[in-house]
Amino acid sequence: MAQKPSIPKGTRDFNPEQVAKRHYIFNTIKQAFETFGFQPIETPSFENSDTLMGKYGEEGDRLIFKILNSGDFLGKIDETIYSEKNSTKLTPKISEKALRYDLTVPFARYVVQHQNEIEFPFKRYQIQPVWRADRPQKGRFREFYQCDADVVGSDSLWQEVEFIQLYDTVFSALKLEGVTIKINNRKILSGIAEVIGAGDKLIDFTVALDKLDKIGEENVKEEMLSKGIPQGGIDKLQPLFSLSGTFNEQVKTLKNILASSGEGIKGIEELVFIDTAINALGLETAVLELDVTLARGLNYYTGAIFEVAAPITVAMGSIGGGGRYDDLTGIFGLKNVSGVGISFGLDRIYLVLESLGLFPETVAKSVDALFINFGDAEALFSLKAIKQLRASGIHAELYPDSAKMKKQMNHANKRQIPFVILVGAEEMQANKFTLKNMVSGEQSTLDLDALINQIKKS
RNA sequence: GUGGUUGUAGCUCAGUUGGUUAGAGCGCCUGAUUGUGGUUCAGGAGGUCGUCGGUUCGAGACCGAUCUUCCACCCCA
Repeated sequence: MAQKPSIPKGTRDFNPEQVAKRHYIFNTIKQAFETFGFQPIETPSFENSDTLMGKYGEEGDRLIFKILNSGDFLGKIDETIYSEKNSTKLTPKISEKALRYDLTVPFARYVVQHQNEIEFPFKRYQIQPVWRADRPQKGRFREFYQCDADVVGSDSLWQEVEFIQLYDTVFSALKLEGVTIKINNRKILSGIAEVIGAGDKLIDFTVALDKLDKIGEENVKEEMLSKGIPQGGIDKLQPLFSLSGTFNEQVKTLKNILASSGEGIKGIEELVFIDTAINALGLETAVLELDVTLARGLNYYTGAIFEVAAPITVAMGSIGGGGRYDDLTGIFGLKNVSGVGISFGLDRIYLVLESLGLFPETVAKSVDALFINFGDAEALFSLKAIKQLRASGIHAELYPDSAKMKKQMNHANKRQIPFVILVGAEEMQANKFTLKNMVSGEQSTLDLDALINQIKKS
């Protein structure tokens, strides 16, 4: 015997029930995407390394799964490079392909590559797995699904408004209440950085600011100081740390801080536009919240930044994120095409729904009716009936072996099949079917039409 | 990538300062019941204690490595 088989760290098998639940989420998201006018595309699970490397920052490069070249990939390596043992230098020589890290960069590549076939603005959605060589934790896997919807080729802020509605639509359809859609704007962040004299340290500044609710004001200030942001600038941030209140109150404070920054003011205007529109349109269950500390996400966001927080009752990281990126396709040579999009983290949404018990009971149903097998003659007779049941949309099957009754009944019970149909010699003779309701235990003998009606009725 | 944590039957877990043949509940299989599952009763199967190595007369327990789980960083869905 070989050793016990296993799967790689951070990956999972899914049993039928789990797949049913995942499909429930997929289908809900997919339906919402389509009613909002998005069209699906798919891209390869692996791309050329050039396409991915360098797009997610240094940290991102580390987390990209590289695919080893085929053949004698070491034989062709220059001796000096090989003997240096420098992984960063050697990697591109032995790996020219990599698993996709997200869906946005492959989409940007797709847009550039197919720019002449695409009718802009192009609204696409994409539901596919992505891979990250991260250390797994709860809600953090090395293989997981992203469900992305993006629009390219339109600067309009109405897109942002629609994406907020899309989030609201999906989470309402999933009956997941208490979701918070946090919004911020990169222009505000870079405006603040400019005002405090850290214009060249935008990333360090935002990364530190993003940790406010986690590590506290003092630690944030400390981190900023250590990154070389002047004390005088940090003092100017004071009103930011105590920022609270409604959307409008926060906006008022921000206007004071950003009075001297044209870009910052522009960011505020964008936020106000979006908030005003959402207020006029209304949201079903989600809440839109301004969060100036929201800076997470990819470095390429240029305007709006979104992040969706699960209800506070469940300890889970963000279950979605997105934003506006004015120059995404620029890295692939196509200038002046603006994009904006959002992503749903399927695997985390699953965990949230599971912990709140929000999956409908019906998702895991297998078949409606199982025919007990009494022997070849009865089986053939049953299959004729099964053909009719299936034609009328009933999920029906025959137990394949004429095993003991107890075994067959037990099988139906364990699979939670609601109806069992018994056709023995007597029934065959009378052209009738004995229908047993496995929940109530009730039994009745019916002809085929009555049988179909009875099952369909339930 | 850094630091910590976890692993015993299919599942959830006991297992004393290192000491005979490693236990329980649930689940599973068989029978009571050859055309009736879920309840009940009787019986049964199932573990090289994550893996490899070390210490010891003796290791599930101690030490090391490795894999895995979860957690905190980093980062992120």
